[in-house]
Amino acid sequence: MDKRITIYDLAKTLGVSAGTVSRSLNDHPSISRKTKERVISIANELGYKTNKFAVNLSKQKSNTIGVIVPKLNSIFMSTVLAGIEKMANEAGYNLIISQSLESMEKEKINAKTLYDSGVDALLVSLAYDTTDFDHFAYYIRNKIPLIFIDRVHNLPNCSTIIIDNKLAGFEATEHLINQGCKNLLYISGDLRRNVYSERFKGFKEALAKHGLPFDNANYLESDLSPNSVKHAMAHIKDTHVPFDGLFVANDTFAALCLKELKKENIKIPEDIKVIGFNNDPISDLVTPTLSTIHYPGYELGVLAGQSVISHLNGGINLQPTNAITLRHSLIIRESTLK
Amino acid sequence: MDKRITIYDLAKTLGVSAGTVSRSLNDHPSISRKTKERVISIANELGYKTNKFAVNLSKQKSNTIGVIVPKLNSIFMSTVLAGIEKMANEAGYNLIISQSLESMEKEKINAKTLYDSGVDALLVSLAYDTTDFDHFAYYIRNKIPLIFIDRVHNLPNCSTIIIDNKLAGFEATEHLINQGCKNLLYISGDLRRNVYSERFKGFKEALAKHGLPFDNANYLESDLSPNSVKHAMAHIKDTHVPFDGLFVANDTFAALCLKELKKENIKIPEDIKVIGFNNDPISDLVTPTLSTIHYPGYELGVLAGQSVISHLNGGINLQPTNAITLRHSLIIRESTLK
DNA sequence: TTTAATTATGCAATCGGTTGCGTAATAAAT
DNA sequence: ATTTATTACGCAACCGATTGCATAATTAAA
Repeated sequence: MDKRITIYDLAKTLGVSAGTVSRSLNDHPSISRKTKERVISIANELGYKTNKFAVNLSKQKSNTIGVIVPKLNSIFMSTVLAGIEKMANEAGYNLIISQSLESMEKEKINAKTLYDSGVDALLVSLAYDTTDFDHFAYYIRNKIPLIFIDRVHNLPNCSTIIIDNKLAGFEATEHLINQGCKNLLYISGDLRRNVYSERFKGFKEALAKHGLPFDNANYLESDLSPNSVKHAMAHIKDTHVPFDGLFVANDTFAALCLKELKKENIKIPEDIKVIGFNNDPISDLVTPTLSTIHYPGYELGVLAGQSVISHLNGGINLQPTNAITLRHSLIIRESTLK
Repeated sequence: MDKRITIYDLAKTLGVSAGTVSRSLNDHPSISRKTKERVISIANELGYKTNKFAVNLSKQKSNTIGVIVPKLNSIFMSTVLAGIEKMANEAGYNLIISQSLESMEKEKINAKTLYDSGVDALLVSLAYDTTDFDHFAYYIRNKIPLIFIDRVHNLPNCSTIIIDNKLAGFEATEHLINQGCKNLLYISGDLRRNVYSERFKGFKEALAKHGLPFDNANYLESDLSPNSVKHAMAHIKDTHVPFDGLFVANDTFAALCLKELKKENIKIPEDIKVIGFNNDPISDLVTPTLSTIHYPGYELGVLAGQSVISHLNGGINLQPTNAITLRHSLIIRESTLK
């Protein structure tokens, strides 16, 4: 009763071969219009559904794209994913999404699982602590498109999609300086991740350009989790020369800092000016509103989606060094007013 | 060279049949320990990887779970997804995630696509405007587990996982009343969605219990998008009897309202007390901090994942009316202080 | 040692499409 | 009307597992 209709069923009722049915359904040129129409009409009538499992086996591809992100529940990442999903969906691809939870071990397992389940391509934003990249070797060896997003690593034949984090870091820092800050603190994530190290470079370059000294006190590495805010506060208070400018590696952590600073009766922006990163919705809702760097997450996702799909379809677009850089922008709000 | 090793290759080099190899790899009882070990060791040596496509075709199942959510880029939904993903991943299932973008049409397409690609189960949180449910008929007819999350609908043989929105709405409202509010406004989403209509019921019940009148002015339907804040403000200002308490259907919109109200020089909580919903991170970062209802999104996801997996594994747990209700809690912050 | 009971393996069909190659059917050219 | 192109379709191998059933190998019982 509920048995699925196959091309063989169609072939039998039409008195043609299964091959003809298959080709008709796929609009193959070597089938006459008349036959195609007969096949299609019968297929509709009988409620034929193509069995993807069989197609997959036969074609050795799954029509799915794998994604590994550090965490799903971050507004930035979920925005990126929304962009990817939109493109994938429009192109008829399914998205298998997994999270590394910022652990290289889990990232490895996910990479393997996705490989085994036969994804046609893989999009990755690296975990916090990923140091080696052997788990991507299968993909490269088997020419499965591999694209890094945001938190990237330079591997041969892999595209990367990023913003110019160094420049963004430079601009954020220079903005603080232009607003009169003399002693800045960059609160960073793990420097092994390009996004943080690049921003750090920009930070230092801006200091250098404006003749401001840099020493270790001007840099604080953090895991950017809510629990770490108190470490950051301790660092800020313990430093001999008081900071008057804060460049924080993401808006959420910046917002947390803002809250703590206010608790300590430190005035923003009068005493300390603060700039975040990402332009998360939160940055416009806190008090004072938070200056930040707009990071176009959705566009990033869209571009990543488009890129991977053009890889898959065209096979073109496989330039050896293929790095796409999106435009960021500085957003000035209350937290850095003079 | 790069050709994949199949069970036939293993069979040939071992001098046994493919069936034996298959059974060995799956630890089938009718194979001797010795043979199993030989097979497994050769498999490792040759770098054998099972071809999921073949397994899927043979077993007619995909080891994937489909998910349709309204939007990926909401902190609540991505938190739910994080919970689902964790459970699915631990159980060896892949997650195919798609978003309806709050449109029933896209929800239908997604449901069909996921069905066609052979997901073993489907988790759904309904789009804003979904009114009919035919697109889930395949699933029910073919006994593919279908579970609704958060934004649910009662379909035969489908589980739902929710919180008690009516009670939560009641508690939020009663809290406002206890803090001295006399003229409340409930800013709601579309009442066709259970979450909003249930909260509305709770709202009205609390008013009734405390002898407060209710008329249409006490209720405002909104799409809860940032653009709609001005409508809400207009409603608040145009009403003859000024409101002194606001119950807003989610924290993000509540935060937006907070900001606008402050712009209008309305004091929170002195003039108007505000309570949100969800306990998004943002609710603790705005000024004043926002009272809200804690909605355990991650736990919801975990439970949804567990539930679907136990359906798939045990086949048990298929009670006809299977509604899981999670515990919520009232979180009192500054925005509703006396 | 022979027979019966167990245990281990092989055979071959099956899952449902795709596709290269060969040929029949039709159309065009001579 | 015959030959040559073209077009339309069929055949059958193939993708890589799984699995019911038959049989061979081994062990236990008689």
